[in-house]
Amino acid sequence: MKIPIDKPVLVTSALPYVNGECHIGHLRTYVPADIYVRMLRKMGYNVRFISGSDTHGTPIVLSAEAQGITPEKVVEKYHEHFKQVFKTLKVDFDYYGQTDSESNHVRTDKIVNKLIEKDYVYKKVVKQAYCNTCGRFLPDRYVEGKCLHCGAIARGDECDQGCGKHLEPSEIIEPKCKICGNDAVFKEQEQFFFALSTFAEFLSSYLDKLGGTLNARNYAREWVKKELLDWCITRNLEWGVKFPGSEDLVVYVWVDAPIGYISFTEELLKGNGDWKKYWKDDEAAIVHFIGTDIIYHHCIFWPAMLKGAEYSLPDAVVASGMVKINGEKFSKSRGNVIWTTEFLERFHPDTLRYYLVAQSSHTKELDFSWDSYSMRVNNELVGVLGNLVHRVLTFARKNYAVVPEGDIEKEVFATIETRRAEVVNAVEEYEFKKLVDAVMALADFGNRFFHREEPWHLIKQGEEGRARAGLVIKNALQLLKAVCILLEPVMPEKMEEMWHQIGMESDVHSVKLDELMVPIESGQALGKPKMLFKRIET
RNA sequence: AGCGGGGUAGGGUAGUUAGGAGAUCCCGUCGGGCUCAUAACCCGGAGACCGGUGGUUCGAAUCCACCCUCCGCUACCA
Repeated sequence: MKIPIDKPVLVTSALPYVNGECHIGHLRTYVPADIYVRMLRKMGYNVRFISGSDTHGTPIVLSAEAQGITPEKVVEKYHEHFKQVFKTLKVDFDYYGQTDSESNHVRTDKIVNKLIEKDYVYKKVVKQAYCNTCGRFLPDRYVEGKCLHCGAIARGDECDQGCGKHLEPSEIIEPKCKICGNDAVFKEQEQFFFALSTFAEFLSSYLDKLGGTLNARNYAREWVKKELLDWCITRNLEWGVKFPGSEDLVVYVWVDAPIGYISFTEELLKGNGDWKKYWKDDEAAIVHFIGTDIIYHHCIFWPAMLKGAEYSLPDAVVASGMVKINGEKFSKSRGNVIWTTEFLERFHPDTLRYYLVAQSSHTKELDFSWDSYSMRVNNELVGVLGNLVHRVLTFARKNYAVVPEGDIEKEVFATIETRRAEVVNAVEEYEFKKLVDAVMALADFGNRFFHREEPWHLIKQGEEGRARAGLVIKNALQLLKAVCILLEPVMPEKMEEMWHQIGMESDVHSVKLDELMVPIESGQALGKPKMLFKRIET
């Protein structure tokens, strides 16, 4: 999606649910979002980048009980953990909030009230599992029993091990509480529903215009084509945002979580009303980065809610594929998981950022393996990129110490221009693999250029040869400069290092794409070549 | 069961939206080169009936039909 250059952009990244540590699956969303933002800024856009911790819901309450602490404590612990991870990984949010903030309570209350006022919310009595031992109502996933149809063990609202039929919760026989293992009973209970079904037509035309990745639209369309069911938006919990006018109900976590996008914008722009440009007046482009697992919530539920409460709608939803490990699904219980902090204790964050986008295209599933990771690092980062920087700099330092005299060849500028166009194109398509492939092709060209021109021979051929070798070096340095600018969004730390090695003094993070065509200055002192990437020995 | 996404050389992967020359790239493999460089880098070769069958077309990996096969999803789970 091409956004007009003068339009402000709000990029959001899905809210991590803070009841556990960050694993590399999470990063498939945050890292590309950060790359996207950095690249948009290089292209000249005015961008705000926000996210925050999703703090409510039953799992956090249970987690707190299990640890004998308050939900606040659980939230605080993992909230800080995620902030730290993002800092280390250079996922650089303008604002990272959390959904239990005062402003999110207020904003949620306003939105829900608006929905009530406009008659999109109604009361209904439902049968719900209740555990006498725990003394609480049980969400579907915490109820287990036998399937009405085939007698197999059924969980929640589905007979997942037997006939696969969808079950009404009350159709489960001999329900048990999964938390304590004791018998549960079904009780009648008054809940509130959001009339999602009335938005079917709106959603259908909305999805036709929605930007972002195809997987998000297609998946959402399927739901709209089928029958949309109204959504129960209240829960019997203490922890959460109180449902207006009720003492014992909170809103369902998927109501107040996305509203966080709005309240974080408010918090970022502190009270001056500027948030309305983004969420009320349609003056900005809103781009959501999410994982494919929450497409439903972002492409169906969320737009309907915004529409109902009269807010601006997202312009694009970018959904990344899930991460697998060695061909297997992520599973904390089976230990098939890679924790981000453990990974970062051993390897540089930039190599992980690179791998996550280089390994597979954004919407497809990414199968992590240590083999493919070390192969990419060794062959591409060390062999192609690191080696190019090192060979050019070593040669240049030894023979010139500064950037030599000479003009940039047409061929070099033309190649840079071609790759720049590919990169911009990739950004607009949300294809981050194409982005790194294009830049690496530029580095590849650098190696071929350097080899073809043989400066190590030229340098031995008198004054004229020395001048020609200098020209080659200057051109090679120009290519390095270009690679550096284009790859900074992917590997911000390493490219900053490289930037200084080639003698640049400006801030590579804020340098714009226009700099690509500015010749590197002759006479500029070159830094000491230091290996950018280390080989991974396997 | 329905729906969604895949099946392309030994492994991985691009290309399929808008059908066109010898089907991309990486690893591995074989041969050669270079020696500035982190045993890196450069050049060349071998290796694919693009899951199957049938169809549309001057022309299909790309479009259509049917089939085989793998994976995921089906609402409160990144």
